[in-house]
Amino acid sequence: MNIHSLSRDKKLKVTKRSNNDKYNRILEAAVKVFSTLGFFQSTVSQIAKEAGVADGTIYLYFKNKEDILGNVFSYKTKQVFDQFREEVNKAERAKDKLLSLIKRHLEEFERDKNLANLYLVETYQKVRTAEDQIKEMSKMYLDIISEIVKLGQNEGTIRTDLDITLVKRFIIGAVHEVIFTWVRSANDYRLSFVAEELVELIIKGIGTCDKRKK
Amino acid sequence: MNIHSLSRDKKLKVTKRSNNDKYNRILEAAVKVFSTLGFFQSTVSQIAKEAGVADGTIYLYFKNKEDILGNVFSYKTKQVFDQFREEVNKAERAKDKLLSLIKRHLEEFERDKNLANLYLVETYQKVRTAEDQIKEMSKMYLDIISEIVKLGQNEGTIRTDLDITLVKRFIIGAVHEVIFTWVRSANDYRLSFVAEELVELIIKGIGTCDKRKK
Amino acid sequence: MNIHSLSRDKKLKVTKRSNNDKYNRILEAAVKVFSTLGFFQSTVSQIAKEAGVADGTIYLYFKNKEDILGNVFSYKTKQVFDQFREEVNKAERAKDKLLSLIKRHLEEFERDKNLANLYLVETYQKVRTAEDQIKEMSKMYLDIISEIVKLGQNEGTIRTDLDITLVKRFIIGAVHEVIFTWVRSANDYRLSFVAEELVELIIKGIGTCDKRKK
Amino acid sequence: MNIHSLSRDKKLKVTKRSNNDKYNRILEAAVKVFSTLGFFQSTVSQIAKEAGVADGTIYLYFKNKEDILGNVFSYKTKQVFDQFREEVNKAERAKDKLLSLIKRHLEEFERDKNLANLYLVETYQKVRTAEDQIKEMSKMYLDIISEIVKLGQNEGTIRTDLDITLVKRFIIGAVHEVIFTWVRSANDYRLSFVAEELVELIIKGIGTCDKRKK
DNA sequence: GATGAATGAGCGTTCATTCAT
DNA sequence: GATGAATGAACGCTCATTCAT
Repeated sequence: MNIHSLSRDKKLKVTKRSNNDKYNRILEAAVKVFSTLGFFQSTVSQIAKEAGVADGTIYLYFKNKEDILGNVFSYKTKQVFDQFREEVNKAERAKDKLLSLIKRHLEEFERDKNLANLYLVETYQKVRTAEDQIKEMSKMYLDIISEIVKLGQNEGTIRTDLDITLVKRFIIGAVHEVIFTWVRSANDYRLSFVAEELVELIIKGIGTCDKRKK
Repeated sequence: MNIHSLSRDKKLKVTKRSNNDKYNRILEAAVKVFSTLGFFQSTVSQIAKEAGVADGTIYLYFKNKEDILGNVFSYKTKQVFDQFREEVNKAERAKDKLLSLIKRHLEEFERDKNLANLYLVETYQKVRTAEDQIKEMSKMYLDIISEIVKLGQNEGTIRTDLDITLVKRFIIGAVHEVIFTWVRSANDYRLSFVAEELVELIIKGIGTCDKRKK
Repeated sequence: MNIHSLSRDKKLKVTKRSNNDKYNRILEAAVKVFSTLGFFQSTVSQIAKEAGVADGTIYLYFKNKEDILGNVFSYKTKQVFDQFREEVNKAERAKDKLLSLIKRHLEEFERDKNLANLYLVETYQKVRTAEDQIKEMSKMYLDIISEIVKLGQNEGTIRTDLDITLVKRFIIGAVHEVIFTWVRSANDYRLSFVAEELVELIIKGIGTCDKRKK
Repeated sequence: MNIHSLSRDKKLKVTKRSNNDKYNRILEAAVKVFSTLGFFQSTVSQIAKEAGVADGTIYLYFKNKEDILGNVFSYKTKQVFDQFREEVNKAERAKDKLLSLIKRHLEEFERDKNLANLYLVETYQKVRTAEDQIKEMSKMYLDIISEIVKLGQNEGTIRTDLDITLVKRFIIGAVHEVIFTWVRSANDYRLSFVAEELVELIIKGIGTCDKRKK
């Protein structure tokens, strides 16, 4: 269980339960603050206040401001992503696996809107530490999709004339945008309820039956 | 043809030919710098240096740092988006219109990678000025998609059992992600060449023919 | 006893003994720098250096540059003015009260030449924060004079055919100018020693006994 | 007739009537702007706009910003002060001379409120160029008072037991404060009408007849 | 002479980070 | 470990002054 892997290099300063609690409070606060203001407009002081600790305390648990963001991704967000694989394994058929993946994805992000927002915002940002973490998670996600697509092709349920790379972007893009819209909206609908229709769109497309006669 | 509409309110200090050139040089420099570092990590000084002008000169053309970004969108990016509608009008059938739209979109962003990057980065950012501009452009884009979908439904080429809002997100998300991947890649392939396959995916989905028997 | 009342609104960040010292050091430094260069030509850096603190430290105790000046008046200068009333109360007769007031005024300003200078300079300046503070103190001073004059009129020692407003200006103007001259001079004489002669001038005027025969 | 004596050192750039007009327009504009905002908060651009000339034009007539202020005093304000002596000469007796002086002083400053304000503000400021000019004018004024007092002493109308330096400050301070009050008020009364009562105060003081029995 | 666009030094202010307590 | 006052580098922005036209 890797806790603050980034700040570890220097000294493993924090090990006790009670401190772990403080570590988590800071992380939670950071998610909230970062997601509201964005990384650059957020202040270490704000995070400290939100977490109920002194400014200086932050630096006992994190190397610097960037490291906080890094830990949010390597620890908090990663937890979420790690579950995706398990979830996918439970299903048998490609389509069901895809549905499981997306549904779980939407459910998790629905559960923590701040984290969802932060993930999206920072995905497109230029903060070195976070970038690497995100790339890693993104890659994991894309790999799962790859496997599902290949499985579907073997099943005969997914077309074989596809550029896998494109398909991956096609799916992940649609999912991201659906989440993004929800995050920036009034949230008066259940994000996860969209999963089925979205998967259907991905599988069938928007065209009608007779489209291939064209 | 309205140039630098945002900075005009206060005093239209600079209007002569030669100056328009300087206005554009700053804008171009800003696209480059902002897209490389992001808005908050970019420095007015960097933009000035990149544009080959003094720091103070920036403020003859723009109200402040945010205004530069605002102008990039209201002037430079908007130009691009304005062409989309024309392009779409040229085609007759829904599918062709969609192809035109996306192809043109990819072509334009391929032409100016920095602008493409900046657009994506700032779409997910929290910079007030830019946010409003982007929402406006985004809305225009979504409206075009709406029209295309409705046309297709009338033609009988697009399914009528669709949640239009979801479809719009589905399409725009896929396009964005494809562009994003290209921007962050080595760019050793032609972005616009992906258009046809992407549109096919959107229309037909990833499933095989017999999928509806399921 | 309210210390630094102005900067308190936001956050009372600093309250401990040791810090109060720093607050006062900055205030003292500000009086010196402001009085030497005037508000606008003074630099926050100069004040910081004079106080022996870092630039940023200033902002732990004051909201901004103007707030420093505001505090000089609301705290430091006000202390001085507050004593005037007490002093006046000790005397019985109008003339003695006037002498007490002016003597104390000169003594206090003689004690801190920088503060005296600053008060005079900023009285005629346009710095919002200071303006209000000064008006308040000025009003208090004028009120005291009013009371003294009325008392004298009841005693029969002060003429009743006077425009009180004019009298107030007449007195305060004379006092200010006397102080101003001393401040800008080599200070080789005792300012407070002038008090008696000045009061005599105010009471008797410059004319000779037989003047009213004219 | 010394025009812009300060900027003359470099090159006597301006000599034609038409330019003299421009010189005056700038001076007039400067009085207005400086008196409203104070020297340091005024902008050369503001003065140029107020005068209806280009920013650069200012520097054809004045060496720099300070020089504008210097010229306001050496040329415009000096004109006013020069008349005082003539005015005083017309009267015979000391008291009448004093009345003439103060009345004319109030009349002139009443005529140009901006100039009055500027004079007072800058008297207490630290702008080198202006300081010297003002000292010069101030000295002239004080000399006139000296002469009047001595004359009065010879006439037997003014007390001989006076410290002349103090008397001068006593008079000039009262006059300044009366003007200052008017400048900062709504100006709904005639400043010059105060002259007689003020002179009476200076001569007789605020005490009653029987005061010397005390 | 007149213009006003261009310059860049200089200042107020913020905030990540440190360190004495 | 925890604190939060202190630090000072860095940045956005202003404006007096210059100079090509």
